[in-house]
Amino acid sequence: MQMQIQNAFRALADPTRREIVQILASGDMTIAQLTDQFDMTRAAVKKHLTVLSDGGLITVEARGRERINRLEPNGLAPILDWFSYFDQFWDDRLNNLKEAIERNKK
Amino acid sequence: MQMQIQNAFRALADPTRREIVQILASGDMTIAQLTDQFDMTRAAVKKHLTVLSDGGLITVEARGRERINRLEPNGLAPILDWFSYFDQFWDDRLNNLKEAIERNKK
DNA sequence: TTGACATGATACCATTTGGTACCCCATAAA
DNA sequence: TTTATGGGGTACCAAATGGTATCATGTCAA
Repeated sequence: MQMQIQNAFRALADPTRREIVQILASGDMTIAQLTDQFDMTRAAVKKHLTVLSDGGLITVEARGRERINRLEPNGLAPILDWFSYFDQFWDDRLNNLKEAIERNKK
Repeated sequence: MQMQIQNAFRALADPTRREIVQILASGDMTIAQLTDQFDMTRAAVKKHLTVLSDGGLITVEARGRERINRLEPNGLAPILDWFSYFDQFWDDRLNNLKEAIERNKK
């Protein structure tokens, strides 16, 4: 639904949450592990994780007494879909990104 | 600087501002014209435009007593650059989008 | 069982945010 | 010169936001 787009954009609007996303890109982490990376309480990190989850950007897997936070690959889809509305404005850049990725694959 | 990314993401976090961006994609508009498209005061629209300008997503050109608001094509660049960090997660997505664009070009 | 650890949940607080109302200035039009 | 229109700027307000502190719960280990 449309709310998903709003939640996704809102989730990425905060610098701490964007950093969490970047950290999780390099590997799954528990809440405690993530908290070690920031200068704030576990409760604050947990709130950010809830917002990220609402935005569909991460998934959480219960594992014993731990909660494994994992980046959701398809979470960026709604945002990219929204951007696709502006093809005529960022075609060139999109093509450049695509080419860079192609080079990386070789 | 890094602040530009934050301002850009923040600008897109609000649904009204995303709608303004979409409207401006179809043509430049004055503040009064934009206000006609929404159920809010001119002052509120003006605030949104200021945020969009801070985010580098639009430019404003003074023209007589009017202010022409124009979508800035390169404004999305910082956001796309940030996304490029997650190549491994949205490679497929990007490919699909690229293919769709290729089809449209034919 | 007992204790330590990982998390959940809530109350509370300061700041930011989205919005209105209001007044002022510049400019176009009569 | 009036008069109307487009916009800037500020004060103010309610709600959302980001954070802490605190307490409760479940689970692993000795």
